[in-house]
Amino acid sequence: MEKKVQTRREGLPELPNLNSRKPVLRFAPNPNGPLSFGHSRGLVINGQYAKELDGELILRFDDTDTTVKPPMLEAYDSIPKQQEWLCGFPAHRIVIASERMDKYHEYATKMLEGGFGYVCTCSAESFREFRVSKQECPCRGNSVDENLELWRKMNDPEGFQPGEAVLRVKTDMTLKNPALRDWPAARIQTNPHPRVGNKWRVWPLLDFQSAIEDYLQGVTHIIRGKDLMDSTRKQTLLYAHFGWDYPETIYWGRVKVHEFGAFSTSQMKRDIAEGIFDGWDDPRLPTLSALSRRGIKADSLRAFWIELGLTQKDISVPLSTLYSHNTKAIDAQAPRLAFVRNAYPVKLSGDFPKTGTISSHSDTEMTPRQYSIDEGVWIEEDDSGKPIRLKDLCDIDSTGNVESIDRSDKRSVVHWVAGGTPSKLTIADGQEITTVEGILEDHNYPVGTILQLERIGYAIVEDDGLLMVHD
RNA sequence: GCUCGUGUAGUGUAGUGGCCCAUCAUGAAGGCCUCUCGAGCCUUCGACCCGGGUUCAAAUCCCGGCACGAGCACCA
Repeated sequence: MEKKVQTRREGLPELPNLNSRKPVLRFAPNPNGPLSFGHSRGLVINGQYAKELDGELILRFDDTDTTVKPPMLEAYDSIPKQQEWLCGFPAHRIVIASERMDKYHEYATKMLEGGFGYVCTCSAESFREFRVSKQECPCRGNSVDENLELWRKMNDPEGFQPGEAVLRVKTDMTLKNPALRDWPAARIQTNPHPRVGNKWRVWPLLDFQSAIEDYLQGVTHIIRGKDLMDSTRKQTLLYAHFGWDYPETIYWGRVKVHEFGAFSTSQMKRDIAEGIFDGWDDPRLPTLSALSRRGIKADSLRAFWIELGLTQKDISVPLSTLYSHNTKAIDAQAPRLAFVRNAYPVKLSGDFPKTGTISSHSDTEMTPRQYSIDEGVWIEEDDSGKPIRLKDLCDIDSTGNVESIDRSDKRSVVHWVAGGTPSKLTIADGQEITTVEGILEDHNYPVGTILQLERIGYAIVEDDGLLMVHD
Protein backbone atom coordinates (compact mmCIF):
# COMPACT_ATOMS: atom_id res chain seq x y z
CA MET A 1 0.00 0.00 0.00
CA GLU A 2 1.26 3.42 -0.88
CA LYS A 3 1.24 6.32 1.47
CA LYS A 4 -1.21 8.93 0.28
CA VAL A 5 0.39 12.20 -0.66
CA GLN A 6 -1.46 15.31 0.18
CA THR A 7 -1.25 18.57 -1.69
CA ARG A 8 -0.38 21.42 0.55
CA ARG A 9 -0.81 25.06 -0.27
CA GLU A 10 2.48 26.93 -0.15
CA GLY A 11 2.91 30.57 0.71
CA LEU A 12 0.14 33.10 1.04
CA PRO A 13 -3.45 32.23 0.18
CA GLU A 14 -4.95 33.59 -2.99
CA LEU A 15 -6.18 37.15 -2.77
CA PRO A 16 -9.98 37.07 -2.91
CA ASN A 17 -11.93 39.06 -5.43
CA LEU A 18 -8.96 39.99 -7.52
CA ASN A 19 -10.87 39.64 -10.80
CA SER A 20 -7.67 39.83 -12.83
CA ARG A 21 -6.91 43.29 -11.48
CA LYS A 22 -3.50 44.28 -10.25
CA PRO A 23 -3.99 44.78 -6.55
CA VAL A 24 -3.30 48.07 -4.81
CA LEU A 25 -2.34 47.50 -1.20
CA ARG A 26 -1.25 49.77 1.55
CA PHE A 27 0.58 49.77 4.80
CA ALA A 28 -0.18 52.70 7.05
CA PRO A 29 1.97 53.16 10.15
CA ASN A 30 1.88 56.08 12.50
CA PRO A 31 5.24 57.83 12.22
CA ASN A 32 5.45 58.43 15.95
CA GLY A 33 8.55 56.26 15.99
CA PRO A 34 10.52 53.81 13.88
CA LEU A 35 9.04 50.50 12.81
CA SER A 36 8.92 47.51 15.09
CA PHE A 37 8.56 43.79 14.77
CA GLY A 38 4.79 44.16 15.00
CA HIS A 39 4.73 46.43 11.96
CA SER A 40 6.74 43.96 9.95
CA ARG A 41 3.75 41.70 9.50
CA GLY A 42 1.77 44.34 7.63
CA LEU A 43 4.76 45.25 5.56
CA VAL A 44 5.64 41.68 4.66
CA ILE A 45 2.13 40.50 3.84
CA ASN A 46 1.05 43.55 1.87
CA GLY A 47 4.43 43.83 0.19
CA GLN A 48 4.50 40.18 -0.74
CA TYR A 49 1.10 40.31 -2.41
CA ALA A 50 2.07 43.46 -4.29
CA LYS A 51 5.23 41.78 -5.50
CA GLU A 52 3.76 38.41 -6.41
CA LEU A 53 0.75 39.85 -8.21
CA ASP A 54 2.58 42.70 -9.89
CA GLY A 55 0.49 45.18 -7.96
CA GLU A 56 1.38 48.27 -5.97
CA LEU A 57 2.29 48.90 -2.36
CA ILE A 58 1.42 52.27 -0.86
CA LEU A 59 3.31 53.36 2.21
CA ARG A 60 1.08 55.80 4.01
CA PHE A 61 1.93 57.91 7.02
CA ASP A 62 -1.16 58.20 9.18
CA ASP A 63 0.05 61.25 11.06
CA THR A 64 -3.14 63.04 11.94
CA ASP A 65 -2.80 62.88 15.70
CA THR A 66 -0.62 65.61 17.12
CA THR A 67 -1.72 65.08 20.70
CA VAL A 68 -1.68 61.46 21.80
CA LYS A 69 0.81 60.16 19.24
CA PRO A 70 2.78 63.14 18.02
CA PRO A 71 4.73 62.38 14.83
CA MET A 72 8.51 62.03 15.01
CA LEU A 73 10.28 63.74 12.12
CA GLU A 74 13.09 61.17 11.76
CA ALA A 75 10.49 58.46 11.21
CA TYR A 76 9.54 59.96 7.84
CA ASP A 77 13.06 59.07 6.69
CA SER A 78 13.66 55.85 8.56
CA ILE A 79 10.35 54.15 7.77
CA PRO A 80 10.76 54.12 3.98
CA LYS A 81 14.29 52.77 4.39
CA GLN A 82 13.13 50.02 6.68
CA GLN A 83 10.23 49.24 4.38
CA GLU A 84 12.62 48.75 1.49
CA TRP A 85 14.98 46.65 3.60
CA LEU A 86 12.16 44.41 4.70
CA CYS A 87 10.21 44.09 1.45
CA GLY A 88 13.17 44.10 -0.87
CA PHE A 89 11.73 46.89 -3.01
CA PRO A 90 10.71 50.49 -2.39
CA ALA A 91 7.03 51.31 -2.00
CA HIS A 92 5.37 52.33 -5.24
CA ARG A 93 3.77 55.36 -3.64
CA ILE A 94 4.30 57.25 -0.44
CA VAL A 95 1.36 59.19 0.96
CA ILE A 96 1.61 61.55 3.89
CA ALA A 97 -1.77 62.24 5.45
CA SER A 98 -0.78 65.60 6.92
CA GLU A 99 -0.07 66.78 3.38
CA ARG A 100 -3.46 65.64 2.15
CA MET A 101 -5.53 67.61 4.60
CA ASP A 102 -7.21 69.68 1.91
CA LYS A 103 -8.73 66.48 0.51
CA TYR A 104 -10.05 65.38 3.87
CA HIS A 105 -11.60 68.80 4.42
CA GLU A 106 -13.10 68.69 0.96
CA TYR A 107 -14.81 65.38 1.67
CA ALA A 108 -15.86 66.49 5.15
CA THR A 109 -17.63 69.42 3.53
CA LYS A 110 -19.21 67.12 0.94
CA MET A 111 -20.44 64.95 3.76
CA LEU A 112 -22.12 67.90 5.45
CA GLU A 113 -23.57 69.14 2.20
CA GLY A 114 -24.87 65.67 1.45
CA GLY A 115 -26.63 65.62 4.80
CA PHE A 116 -24.94 62.46 6.06
CA GLY A 117 -22.67 64.14 8.51
CA TYR A 118 -23.15 66.70 11.24
CA VAL A 119 -21.24 68.80 13.71
CA CYS A 120 -21.90 67.63 17.22
CA THR A 121 -21.36 69.91 20.17
CA CYS A 122 -22.25 67.37 22.83
CA SER A 123 -19.54 66.48 25.30
CA ALA A 124 -17.87 63.11 24.89
CA GLU A 125 -19.57 61.94 28.08
CA SER A 126 -23.08 62.95 27.08
CA PHE A 127 -22.69 61.46 23.64
CA ARG A 128 -21.59 58.22 25.25
CA GLU A 129 -24.95 58.14 27.02
CA PHE A 130 -26.79 58.73 23.77
CA ARG A 131 -24.80 55.93 22.19
CA VAL A 132 -25.54 53.48 24.96
CA SER A 133 -29.24 54.33 25.12
CA LYS A 134 -29.61 54.44 21.32
CA GLN A 135 -30.92 58.02 21.51
CA GLU A 136 -30.19 60.59 18.85
CA CYS A 137 -28.32 63.63 20.11
CA PRO A 138 -29.87 67.09 19.56
CA CYS A 139 -27.19 68.06 17.01
CA ARG A 140 -28.25 65.26 14.71
CA GLY A 141 -31.19 67.34 13.52
CA ASN A 142 -29.10 70.33 12.40
CA SER A 143 -29.87 71.60 8.94
CA VAL A 144 -27.17 71.51 6.29
CA ASP A 145 -26.70 75.26 6.61
CA GLU A 146 -26.39 75.04 10.38
CA ASN A 147 -23.81 72.29 10.02
CA LEU A 148 -21.76 74.27 7.51
CA GLU A 149 -21.77 77.23 9.86
CA LEU A 150 -20.73 75.05 12.80
CA TRP A 151 -18.01 73.48 10.62
CA ARG A 152 -16.72 76.96 9.85
CA LYS A 153 -16.62 77.66 13.57
CA MET A 154 -14.66 74.46 14.18
CA ASN A 155 -12.03 75.67 11.76
CA ASP A 156 -11.97 79.19 13.18
CA PRO A 157 -9.51 79.83 16.04
CA GLU A 158 -12.06 82.27 17.42
CA GLY A 159 -14.75 79.60 17.25
CA PHE A 160 -14.91 76.22 18.97
CA GLN A 161 -12.06 75.08 21.13
CA PRO A 162 -10.74 71.52 21.30
CA GLY A 163 -13.37 69.27 22.84
CA GLU A 164 -16.25 71.60 22.12
CA ALA A 165 -17.27 70.20 18.76
CA VAL A 166 -16.67 67.15 16.64
CA LEU A 167 -17.67 66.05 13.16
CA ARG A 168 -19.80 62.91 13.06
CA VAL A 169 -20.90 60.51 10.35
CA LYS A 170 -24.64 59.93 10.45
CA THR A 171 -25.22 56.19 10.59
CA ASP A 172 -28.03 54.93 12.76
CA MET A 173 -28.25 55.20 16.53
CA THR A 174 -30.15 51.93 16.74
CA LEU A 175 -27.45 49.81 15.08
CA LYS A 176 -26.77 46.64 17.02
CA ASN A 177 -23.08 47.35 17.28
CA PRO A 178 -22.60 50.37 19.54
CA ALA A 179 -19.24 51.16 17.99
CA LEU A 180 -20.89 52.09 14.72
CA ARG A 181 -23.45 54.58 16.00
CA ASP A 182 -22.78 58.05 14.55
CA TRP A 183 -19.06 57.66 14.79
CA PRO A 184 -16.67 60.62 15.00
CA ALA A 185 -14.84 61.66 11.84
CA ALA A 186 -12.82 64.71 12.86
CA ARG A 187 -11.89 66.78 15.87
CA ILE A 188 -10.11 70.00 16.76
CA GLN A 189 -6.41 69.86 17.66
CA THR A 190 -4.39 72.97 18.32
CA ASN A 191 -0.98 71.43 18.94
CA PRO A 192 1.26 72.27 16.02
CA HIS A 193 2.05 69.43 13.65
CA PRO A 194 5.81 68.91 13.18
CA ARG A 195 5.44 69.01 9.39
CA VAL A 196 2.64 71.45 8.71
CA GLY A 197 2.54 73.49 11.89
CA ASN A 198 -0.72 75.25 12.61
CA LYS A 199 -2.00 75.25 9.06
CA TRP A 200 -4.94 73.08 10.04
CA ARG A 201 -7.16 73.13 13.07
CA VAL A 202 -9.61 70.35 12.39
CA TRP A 203 -7.95 66.98 11.93
CA PRO A 204 -9.64 63.79 10.69
CA LEU A 205 -9.67 60.68 12.81
CA LEU A 206 -8.30 57.42 11.48
CA ASP A 207 -11.56 55.94 10.25
CA PHE A 208 -12.41 58.98 8.16
CA GLN A 209 -8.93 59.82 6.90
CA SER A 210 -8.14 56.24 6.02
CA ALA A 211 -11.46 55.67 4.30
CA ILE A 212 -11.15 58.76 2.11
CA GLU A 213 -7.52 58.07 1.27
CA ASP A 214 -8.14 54.43 0.37
CA TYR A 215 -10.79 55.62 -2.03
CA LEU A 216 -8.61 58.33 -3.56
CA GLN A 217 -5.69 55.95 -4.00
CA GLY A 218 -7.80 53.20 -5.51
CA VAL A 219 -6.88 50.64 -2.88
CA THR A 220 -8.30 47.26 -3.87
CA HIS A 221 -7.42 45.15 -0.84
CA ILE A 222 -6.97 46.06 2.79
CA ILE A 223 -5.14 43.54 4.91
CA ARG A 224 -4.99 44.39 8.58
CA GLY A 225 -5.48 43.22 12.13
CA LYS A 226 -8.90 42.04 13.20
CA ASP A 227 -8.93 44.69 15.89
CA LEU A 228 -9.89 46.94 12.98
CA MET A 229 -12.99 44.97 12.02
CA ASP A 230 -15.27 47.63 13.39
CA SER A 231 -13.28 50.16 11.44
CA THR A 232 -14.20 48.32 8.28
CA ARG A 233 -17.85 48.42 9.26
CA LYS A 234 -17.75 52.13 10.07
CA GLN A 235 -15.98 52.91 6.84
CA THR A 236 -18.34 50.76 4.82
CA LEU A 237 -21.22 52.89 6.11
CA LEU A 238 -19.39 56.01 5.02
CA TYR A 239 -18.66 54.51 1.59
CA ALA A 240 -22.35 53.75 1.21
CA HIS A 241 -23.16 57.41 1.84
CA PHE A 242 -20.72 58.44 -0.87
CA GLY A 243 -21.85 55.66 -3.18
CA TRP A 244 -18.44 53.98 -3.24
CA ASP A 245 -17.52 50.29 -3.02
CA TYR A 246 -15.41 49.32 -0.08
CA PRO A 247 -12.16 47.44 -0.81
CA GLU A 248 -11.87 43.72 -0.13
CA THR A 249 -10.72 43.30 3.45
CA ILE A 250 -8.70 40.52 5.06
CA TYR A 251 -7.77 40.24 8.71
CA TRP A 252 -5.16 38.59 10.84
CA GLY A 253 -5.33 37.84 14.53
CA ARG A 254 -3.15 39.05 17.33
CA VAL A 255 0.39 37.77 17.62
CA LYS A 256 2.18 37.60 20.89
CA VAL A 257 5.89 36.94 21.02
CA HIS A 258 6.77 35.75 24.46
CA GLU A 259 10.26 37.23 24.50
CA PHE A 260 8.99 40.67 23.53
CA GLY A 261 6.95 41.87 26.46
CA ALA A 262 4.43 44.62 25.97
CA PHE A 263 6.27 47.35 24.12
CA SER A 264 4.57 50.39 22.74
CA THR A 265 6.28 52.94 20.56
CA SER A 266 5.52 55.73 22.99
CA GLN A 267 6.80 53.71 25.96
CA MET A 268 10.03 52.90 24.13
CA LYS A 269 10.44 56.55 23.30
CA ARG A 270 10.17 57.47 26.98
CA ASP A 271 12.54 54.72 28.08
CA ILE A 272 15.15 55.74 25.55
CA ALA A 273 14.88 59.35 26.69
CA GLU A 274 15.41 58.22 30.26
CA GLY A 275 18.44 56.17 29.32
CA ILE A 276 16.93 52.78 30.12
CA PHE A 277 17.76 51.76 26.55
CA ASP A 278 20.69 53.00 24.48
CA GLY A 279 18.63 53.90 21.44
CA TRP A 280 16.11 52.54 19.00
CA ASP A 281 18.53 49.79 18.01
CA ASP A 282 19.19 48.62 21.56
CA PRO A 283 19.28 44.83 21.17
CA ARG A 284 16.64 44.40 23.86
CA LEU A 285 14.04 46.27 21.82
CA PRO A 286 11.74 44.71 19.22
CA THR A 287 12.41 47.42 16.65
CA LEU A 288 13.42 46.54 13.12
CA SER A 289 16.67 48.42 13.56
CA ALA A 290 17.48 46.33 16.63
CA LEU A 291 16.59 43.10 14.88
CA SER A 292 18.67 44.04 11.88
CA ARG A 293 21.57 44.97 14.12
CA ARG A 294 21.21 41.60 15.80
CA GLY A 295 21.69 39.83 12.50
CA ILE A 296 18.10 38.96 11.73
CA LYS A 297 17.73 38.99 7.96
CA ALA A 298 14.80 40.50 6.11
CA ASP A 299 14.40 37.15 4.35
CA SER A 300 13.91 35.46 7.70
CA LEU A 301 11.24 37.90 8.79
CA ARG A 302 9.47 37.43 5.47
CA ALA A 303 9.57 33.65 5.73
CA PHE A 304 8.36 33.87 9.30
CA TRP A 305 5.29 35.98 8.56
CA ILE A 306 4.41 34.14 5.39
CA GLU A 307 4.50 30.87 7.30
CA LEU A 308 2.13 32.26 9.94
CA GLY A 309 -0.21 33.24 7.14
CA LEU A 310 -3.44 35.12 7.47
CA THR A 311 -5.58 33.34 10.00
CA GLN A 312 -7.74 35.25 12.43
CA LYS A 313 -6.56 33.15 15.35
CA ASP A 314 -4.76 34.92 18.15
CA ILE A 315 -1.45 33.21 18.42
CA SER A 316 1.61 33.14 20.58
CA VAL A 317 4.90 32.23 18.96
CA PRO A 318 8.35 31.80 20.41
CA LEU A 319 11.21 33.74 18.92
CA SER A 320 12.95 30.44 18.23
CA THR A 321 10.66 30.05 15.21
CA LEU A 322 12.11 33.20 13.73
CA TYR A 323 15.60 32.09 14.69
CA SER A 324 15.13 28.81 12.94
CA HIS A 325 14.38 30.66 9.70
CA ASN A 326 17.35 32.90 10.32
CA THR A 327 19.72 30.00 10.85
CA LYS A 328 18.81 28.76 7.38
CA ALA A 329 19.51 32.21 6.00
CA ILE A 330 22.90 32.77 7.63
CA ASP A 331 24.54 29.42 8.31
CA ALA A 332 26.09 28.83 4.91
CA GLN A 333 27.81 32.23 4.99
CA ALA A 334 28.84 32.23 8.63
CA PRO A 335 32.53 31.49 9.11
CA ARG A 336 33.39 29.45 12.16
CA LEU A 337 35.54 31.10 14.75
CA ALA A 338 36.52 30.36 18.33
CA PHE A 339 35.59 32.57 21.24
CA VAL A 340 36.74 31.31 24.62
CA ARG A 341 34.58 32.52 27.47
CA ASN A 342 36.27 33.07 30.82
CA ALA A 343 39.58 32.12 29.27
CA TYR A 344 41.74 29.63 31.10
CA PRO A 345 45.37 29.14 30.00
CA VAL A 346 46.73 25.70 29.23
CA LYS A 347 50.42 25.13 28.65
CA LEU A 348 50.96 22.36 26.13
CA SER A 349 53.77 19.88 26.44
CA GLY A 350 54.71 17.17 24.00
CA ASP A 351 54.64 16.95 20.24
CA PHE A 352 51.95 18.65 18.24
CA PRO A 353 51.81 20.80 15.10
CA LYS A 354 52.68 24.31 16.21
CA THR A 355 51.19 25.92 13.11
CA GLY A 356 48.52 24.89 10.68
CA THR A 357 45.13 25.65 9.20
CA ILE A 358 41.65 24.76 10.24
CA SER A 359 38.51 24.78 8.12
CA SER A 360 36.28 27.81 8.53
CA HIS A 361 33.15 25.94 7.49
CA SER A 362 32.77 22.21 7.14
CA ASP A 363 30.06 22.43 4.47
CA THR A 364 31.26 25.20 2.17
CA GLU A 365 34.39 26.46 0.55
CA MET A 366 35.79 29.17 2.76
CA THR A 367 39.28 30.45 3.40
CA PRO A 368 40.64 28.37 6.26
CA ARG A 369 41.88 29.84 9.50
CA GLN A 370 45.54 29.74 10.39
CA TYR A 371 46.90 29.19 13.83
CA SER A 372 50.29 29.47 15.39
CA ILE A 373 50.89 28.19 18.89
CA ASP A 374 53.67 29.51 21.00
CA GLU A 375 53.50 27.46 24.15
CA GLY A 376 49.89 27.32 25.15
CA VAL A 377 46.28 27.93 24.26
CA TRP A 378 43.19 29.36 25.90
CA ILE A 379 40.27 27.14 26.69
CA GLU A 380 37.03 27.86 28.51
CA GLU A 381 37.28 27.60 32.25
CA ASP A 382 34.41 25.11 32.23
CA ASP A 383 36.44 22.79 29.99
CA SER A 384 39.53 22.84 32.20
CA GLY A 385 40.73 20.18 34.59
CA LYS A 386 39.85 17.11 32.58
CA PRO A 387 41.14 15.24 29.56
CA ILE A 388 39.83 16.92 26.46
CA ARG A 389 40.36 17.04 22.74
CA LEU A 390 41.39 20.39 21.35
CA LYS A 391 39.30 20.56 18.23
CA ASP A 392 41.30 19.88 15.06
CA LEU A 393 44.55 19.73 17.07
CA CYS A 394 45.20 17.00 19.64
CA ASP A 395 44.11 15.14 22.74
CA ILE A 396 45.50 16.41 26.02
CA ASP A 397 45.26 15.35 29.63
CA SER A 398 44.07 17.62 32.41
CA THR A 399 47.47 19.27 32.71
CA GLY A 400 48.13 19.89 29.05
CA ASN A 401 50.30 16.92 28.13
CA VAL A 402 49.65 15.97 24.54
CA GLU A 403 48.44 12.38 24.47
CA SER A 404 47.57 11.90 20.83
CA ILE A 405 47.35 13.84 17.62
CA ASP A 406 44.54 11.73 16.26
CA ARG A 407 41.35 11.49 18.16
CA SER A 408 41.89 8.57 20.51
CA ASP A 409 38.67 8.24 22.47
CA LYS A 410 35.28 9.79 23.14
CA ARG A 411 36.48 12.63 25.34
CA SER A 412 34.72 15.90 24.64
CA VAL A 413 35.91 18.10 21.83
CA VAL A 414 36.44 21.67 22.86
CA HIS A 415 37.35 24.86 21.04
CA TRP A 416 40.47 26.81 21.84
CA VAL A 417 42.37 29.94 20.86
CA ALA A 418 46.09 30.44 20.37
CA GLY A 419 46.99 34.07 20.88
CA GLY A 420 43.76 35.85 20.13
CA THR A 421 42.39 39.14 21.34
CA PRO A 422 40.37 39.96 24.44
CA SER A 423 36.82 40.68 23.42
CA LYS A 424 33.33 40.62 24.79
CA LEU A 425 30.12 39.00 23.73
CA THR A 426 26.89 40.85 24.42
CA ILE A 427 23.79 38.72 24.79
CA ALA A 428 20.31 40.18 24.84
CA ASP A 429 17.75 37.79 26.23
CA GLY A 430 14.42 39.51 26.44
CA GLN A 431 14.81 42.42 28.81
CA GLU A 432 18.06 41.04 30.20
CA ILE A 433 21.37 42.01 28.70
CA THR A 434 24.60 40.32 29.72
CA THR A 435 28.19 40.63 28.64
CA VAL A 436 30.67 37.77 28.63
CA GLU A 437 34.40 38.47 28.56
CA GLY A 438 36.63 36.16 26.61
CA ILE A 439 39.39 35.68 24.07
CA LEU A 440 38.45 35.83 20.42
CA GLU A 441 40.44 34.09 17.73
CA ASP A 442 42.18 36.64 15.51
CA HIS A 443 40.36 37.39 12.28
CA ASN A 444 39.90 40.01 9.57
CA TYR A 445 36.14 39.92 9.22
CA PRO A 446 34.60 43.38 8.94
CA VAL A 447 31.95 44.83 11.21
CA GLY A 448 28.61 43.30 10.36
CA THR A 449 29.90 39.83 9.56
CA ILE A 450 27.85 37.08 11.11
CA LEU A 451 30.11 34.43 12.59
CA GLN A 452 29.38 31.16 14.17
CA LEU A 453 31.23 30.94 17.45
CA GLU A 454 32.01 27.30 17.86
CA ARG A 455 29.93 25.62 20.54
CA ILE A 456 28.20 28.92 21.36
CA GLY A 457 26.11 30.15 18.47
CA TYR A 458 25.86 32.87 15.88
CA ALA A 459 27.20 36.32 16.64
CA ILE A 460 27.69 39.48 14.66
CA VAL A 461 30.90 41.54 14.63
CA GLU A 462 30.44 45.04 16.00
CA ASP A 463 32.93 47.88 16.48
CA ASP A 464 33.62 47.03 20.08
CA GLY A 465 33.01 43.33 20.33
CA LEU A 466 30.48 40.71 19.42
CA LEU A 467 26.71 40.74 19.64
CA MET A 468 24.93 37.44 20.01
CA VAL A 469 22.54 36.66 17.15
CA HIS A 470 21.05 33.42 18.45
CA ASP A 471 22.02 29.82 19.12
C1' G B 1 -22.85 44.57 29.86
C1' C B 2 -23.41 45.13 24.40
C1' U B 3 -21.08 43.93 19.66
C1' C B 4 -17.72 41.28 16.64
C1' G B 5 -14.38 37.30 15.87
C1' U B 6 -11.54 32.68 16.64
C1' G B 7 -11.09 27.45 18.36
C1' U B 8 -6.55 21.12 14.14
C1' A B 9 -0.19 17.79 17.63
C1' G B 10 4.05 21.62 22.80
C1' U B 11 4.08 25.93 19.11
C1' G B 12 2.46 27.56 14.30
C1' U B 13 0.09 25.84 9.86
C1' A B 14 -2.56 22.88 5.45
C1' G B 15 -7.28 21.20 4.86
C1' U B 16 -14.05 24.48 2.88
C1' G B 17 -18.59 17.18 2.89
C1' G B 18 -15.85 11.50 0.80
C1' C B 19 -8.66 11.25 -1.80
C1' C B 20 -7.85 12.71 6.17
C1' C B 21 -7.10 6.42 11.25
C1' A B 22 -5.55 14.39 8.81
C1' U B 23 -0.27 18.20 5.74
C1' C B 24 4.13 20.77 6.43
C1' A B 25 7.38 23.39 9.57
C1' U B 26 9.11 24.01 14.30
C1' G B 27 9.79 21.35 18.98
C1' A B 28 11.01 16.99 21.80
C1' A B 29 13.34 11.95 21.80
C1' G B 30 16.69 8.60 19.28
C1' G B 31 20.18 7.49 15.26
C1' C B 32 23.75 8.70 11.04
C1' C B 33 27.44 12.10 9.36
C1' U B 34 30.71 15.86 10.76
C1' C B 35 37.19 16.61 15.22
C1' U B 36 31.27 22.61 17.32
C1' C B 37 26.22 22.09 22.14
C1' G B 38 26.19 24.36 14.39
C1' A B 39 24.55 22.59 9.53
C1' G B 40 22.81 18.30 6.78
C1' C B 41 20.34 13.33 6.62
C1' C B 42 17.03 9.38 8.87
C1' U B 43 13.41 7.49 12.50
C1' U B 44 9.89 8.26 16.32
C1' C B 45 6.36 11.19 19.37
C1' G B 46 2.18 14.13 19.02
C1' A B 47 -3.93 17.28 17.25
C1' C B 48 -9.51 18.11 14.63
C1' C B 49 -12.55 22.46 22.27
C1' C B 50 -17.21 19.81 24.23
C1' G B 51 -22.35 18.10 23.31
C1' G B 52 -26.19 17.46 20.03
C1' G B 53 -28.09 17.57 14.87
C1' U B 54 -28.14 17.24 9.12
C1' U B 55 -25.98 13.42 5.74
C1' C B 56 -24.79 7.09 3.02
C1' A B 57 -20.46 10.22 4.59
C1' A B 58 -18.28 16.06 8.86
C1' A B 59 -12.13 18.72 10.90
C1' U B 60 -15.20 20.68 7.02
C1' C B 61 -22.56 22.36 7.29
C1' C B 62 -26.37 23.71 11.46
C1' C B 63 -27.66 24.50 16.74
C1' G B 64 -26.18 24.87 21.86
C1' G B 65 -22.32 25.11 25.39
C1' C B 66 -17.32 26.28 26.88
C1' A B 67 -12.70 28.85 26.23
C1' C B 68 -9.86 32.71 24.36
C1' G B 69 -9.30 37.50 21.90
C1' A B 70 -10.81 42.25 20.09
C1' G B 71 -14.09 46.71 19.61
C1' C B 72 -17.69 49.90 22.22
C1' A B 73 -11.75 56.82 22.32
C1' C B 74 -12.67 63.88 20.29
C1' C B 75 -5.54 57.02 19.47
C1' A B 76 -3.63 54.62 15.27
